[in-house]
Amino acid sequence: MTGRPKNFDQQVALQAAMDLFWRRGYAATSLDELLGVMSLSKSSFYAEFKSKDALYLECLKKYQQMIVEHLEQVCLASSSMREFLEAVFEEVIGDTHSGDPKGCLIVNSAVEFGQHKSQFSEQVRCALAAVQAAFEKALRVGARDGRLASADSPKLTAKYLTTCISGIRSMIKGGMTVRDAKSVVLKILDSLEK
Amino acid sequence: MTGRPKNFDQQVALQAAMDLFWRRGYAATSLDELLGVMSLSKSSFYAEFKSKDALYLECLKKYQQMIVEHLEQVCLASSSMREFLEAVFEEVIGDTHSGDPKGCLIVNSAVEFGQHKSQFSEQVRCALAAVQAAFEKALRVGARDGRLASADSPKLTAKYLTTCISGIRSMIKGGMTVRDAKSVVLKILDSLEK
DNA sequence: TGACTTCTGTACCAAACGGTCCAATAATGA
DNA sequence: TCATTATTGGACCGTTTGGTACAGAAGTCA
Repeated sequence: MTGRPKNFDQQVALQAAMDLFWRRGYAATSLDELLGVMSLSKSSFYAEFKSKDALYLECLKKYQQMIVEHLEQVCLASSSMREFLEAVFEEVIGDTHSGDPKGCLIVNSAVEFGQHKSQFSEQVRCALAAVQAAFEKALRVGARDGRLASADSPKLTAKYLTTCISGIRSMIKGGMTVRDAKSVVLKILDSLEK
Repeated sequence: MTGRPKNFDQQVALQAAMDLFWRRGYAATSLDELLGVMSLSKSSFYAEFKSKDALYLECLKKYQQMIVEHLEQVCLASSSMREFLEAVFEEVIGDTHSGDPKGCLIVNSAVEFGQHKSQFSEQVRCALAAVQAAFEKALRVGARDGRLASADSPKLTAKYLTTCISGIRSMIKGGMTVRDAKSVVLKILDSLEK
């Protein structure tokens, strides 16, 4: 009744695919490369994930979930708003240390598809909104605890933050140095504290 | 001795190609699509521009030159720093009005190629530096004229500005609304004035 | 006219693309 | 053992990819 069990972890394979898409983008990633990093045969691939498109959508969703959860986690682990934001930006900057920075999968997708690839761009808008909401939530918690002094509403600050992070991630992908990134981050942090 | 003259303008064709790359990205743009918008036969194309890669490089260079010149022009036409920056950001936001925002070709390229496509990413770094330098120059002029009151150095402010613009352009490509974009822009402008 | 150059269109190329299908094999539970 | 389910790998599909080669028409100048 049960048959032979799968000998691959669907989530592990998904993660591997996500990493590759993350680095190379959708169009520049071939199916063969995907099969390679996923350690899957073509047949198994199409049995599990139905197409390259469907797989990419799954990766986007997984990434969104991953990043939102992670954000909440970092927020809880921080004892001040500044500490939270510094931790977040430190991870962003950490992307420079690899020779080939990955950026943010959501931003990468936003740039790659724009608004003309309906199925993907909708998911991108959703993901961007989710991340922004996560920041907003963190900011509200921070405000309640008196850990943040900002004249702006959490909503606006969250929009501003996601925009800045999207910018830095893109600049780093474009070759910005660690030094420069750090100085800009400081400027951003300062711009938040009135 | 002279032979039949070309009946296409190289710069016009280049501009058309640039527009397409700008919207769709490098990988997602096929040669046939390019030939279409350039109104060129395959043979003429390869005679004039030697390959898709070479053409893209030319487009990047043209874009860089275009944007730097434009920036200088807007700077000269502005009577205050705030006016200059408002004009710049207004153009950025104007990108939302088309159904399919194009973003910034340099940022798009930065995100698409990262640091692993050597020939392109070098040109991208160069272009980013050029834009940043253009902003820095404008800021220095502004500072000399007393048109800008900022505690930060022009260099840092220029880095910050290019990062912010890169962020907004990406967010707009990802579906950010005009309203949201405007509010973030205001926040950015305010963060510059002390 | 004739030399020269560029034009257009088409045929062709090998390679890669995403995707389907199938046969043989292997692991499980009943 | 037997049915069931997953495994693998390769054959195969039509399409598209970027790029080349060539032939003939057309415009320009001496």
